[in-house]
Amino acid sequence: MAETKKRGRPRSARAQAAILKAARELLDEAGPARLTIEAVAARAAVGKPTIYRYWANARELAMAALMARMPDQPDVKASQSALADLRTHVRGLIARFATTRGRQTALMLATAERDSEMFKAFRNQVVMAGREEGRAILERAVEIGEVKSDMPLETALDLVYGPIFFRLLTVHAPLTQDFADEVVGTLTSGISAKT
Amino acid sequence: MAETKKRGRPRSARAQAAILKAARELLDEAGPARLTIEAVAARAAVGKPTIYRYWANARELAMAALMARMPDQPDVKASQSALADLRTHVRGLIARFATTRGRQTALMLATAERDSEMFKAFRNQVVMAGREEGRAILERAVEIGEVKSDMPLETALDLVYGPIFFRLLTVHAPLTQDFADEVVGTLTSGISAKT
DNA sequence: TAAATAACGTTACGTAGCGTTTTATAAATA
DNA sequence: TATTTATAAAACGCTACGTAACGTTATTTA
Repeated sequence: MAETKKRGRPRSARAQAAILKAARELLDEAGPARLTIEAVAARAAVGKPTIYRYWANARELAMAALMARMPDQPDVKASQSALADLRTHVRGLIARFATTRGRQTALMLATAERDSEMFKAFRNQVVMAGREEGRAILERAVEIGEVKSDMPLETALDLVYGPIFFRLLTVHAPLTQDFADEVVGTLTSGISAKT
Repeated sequence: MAETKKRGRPRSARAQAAILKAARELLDEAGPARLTIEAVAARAAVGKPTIYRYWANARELAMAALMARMPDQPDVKASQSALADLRTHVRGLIARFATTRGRQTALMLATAERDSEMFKAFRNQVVMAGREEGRAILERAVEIGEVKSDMPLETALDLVYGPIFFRLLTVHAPLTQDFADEVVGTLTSGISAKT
């Protein structure tokens, strides 16, 4: 709404698209460190002020480019076992994040201004959106009685997502599909020996 | 060993100490972004080349300063229940990391050159050292039969440490002592409803 | 059709910080 | 004393920042 037509020359959709394209390319070729406003402007054949009209600084632009690069995760179809669905979900998650882009994502999360709108948008779209699907799967698991009803949902979700990002950060061990199975398996049955 | 006395003017221990002190202060006052070589040199009343003699760039210096700031975690005394010890351990971990320094640590991990010696040293001292204690606790838990012997140890450790860093990164929920209890509790008993 | 408006690309600017080099001086050994 | 090394200070060239001014172009309004 608020359809008031603005006077004056409208913003060029072409320019914005060229900026984002150049940003994505630089992200792939050179990494976030070399995603400078000047490099983007040069590659996109666009003036620096035009970039600043859309984004406040290079990091916001990098986030926008990264968001555009993150494919939506395909929904997991509900099967008989919600826990099996969870495993499928985590496998997909790892497939998406065990990449250069995944590391760049973790980097963005760590370096962004924690209270900026951009940070929240980025976090919500790139990380928390997937987490919502995880939540839906776990809620269904409770419904069909596959999972305890007194499970602390938020914590359980962190137990699923945390290890992935931990390995992303520390690179102390590889982020493989087997790891997905182990995470879900361990979380499912617990580590206690008590029968 | 190798006691050959070096010729020439020896390196000034005072200068190095002043550099580290200034770096620590700037880290506290202004954050890692403002820890520039020039600012440190000015505050420490030291020439820039003197800093470069010890550290390759500002990030390495920041890591060194952060490492010096991270107190060693006090060992958890073994009690009757290794799982109770694990809870104590995680509580201590959260107490140490739910701080500005914790966030700065995550930031360093994310932004460092992944294969630099400094990164490995930092990761090992700041993150993995604590993890070794967690490993010892879990191994003991297996020994005394409190935990399944087929538990995948590395994964279980990631399930403990991952969620903490995840909340550090995404700040979607607070990092409280209660969270420590929930993490250990959920991991211990699992989420499966099967009795 | 003309005027007003706003985004455009270009150019230039001052600032910050980088990492390096130069200089003269200070502190140690041979 | 001569040599060697580290020091503080200063200046260097460089990259990138973010902003401002310019004339141009596209669009809406009168």
